Amino acid sequence: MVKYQSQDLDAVFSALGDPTRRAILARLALGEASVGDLAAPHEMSLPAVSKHLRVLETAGLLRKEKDGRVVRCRLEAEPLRDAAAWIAEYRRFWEAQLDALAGYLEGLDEEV
Amino acid sequence: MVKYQSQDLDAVFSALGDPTRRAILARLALGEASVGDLAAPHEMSLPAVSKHLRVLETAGLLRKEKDGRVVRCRLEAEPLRDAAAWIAEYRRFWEAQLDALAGYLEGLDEEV
DNA sequence: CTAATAATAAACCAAATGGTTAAGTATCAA
DNA sequence: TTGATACTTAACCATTTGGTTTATTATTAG
Repeated sequence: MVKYQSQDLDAVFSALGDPTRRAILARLALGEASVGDLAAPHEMSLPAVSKHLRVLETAGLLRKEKDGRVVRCRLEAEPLRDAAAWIAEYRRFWEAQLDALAGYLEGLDEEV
Repeated sequence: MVKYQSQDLDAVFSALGDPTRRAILARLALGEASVGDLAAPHEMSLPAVSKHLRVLETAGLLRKEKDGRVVRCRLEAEPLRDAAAWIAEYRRFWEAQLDALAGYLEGLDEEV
């Protein structure tokens, strides 16, 4: 059983709470990239991006590998599993709401 | 199609990045609760909890309903759907890692 | 009406966050 | 060896966050 540590979820969810970092992860989902590659699309300084990478790394979502003077970054999606598992606990609540909507729409049908 | 706004995900993921707020959501999953009920298990002042509730409310994860002088709070899980959907994009990455692990363990078996 | 209860608002504070620029460290190329 | 390239570190700054205590505002109970 995978028991997640509360502080891990803190780090993962917090890391995901920033659009720049989500964009970086999305880019990494397409494949490995250097720090420079990851920084390019963003209108901010390289150190700023470097900090975001550090946050992702600390959350366990990114792995760096130094290769000469370029640092290659890989997505490490495994921590997302616990995040997804946590969220999944609440699935029935939003599904219930969808069911209610379906019921409502069905009711409308009958009125036609 | 449910197209999620980046800023909504910001709010939802950020809201989930705090253990007190996740605990509150977990409590709400058990059923409606007043602000006082929600505050009780936490070693912090009522205003502090009130602020957390505000954050959850802003993220769309909580709905308040005033009933006399007590405010009843309900879980509103629907925004978690988009969060889960976002994370799901990365599922194959952690599954790949699990596959690799399985392969490795299989290899070990053969060596016995 | 008065007092207690439930919750929010306001004012404040320390620490964390997200950005900047400038300096420093490896590494590769000429 | 001398630059240029690819980053990271350091120092700084403004804003946000997460907490506090002290009012305030509604509402119910006596």
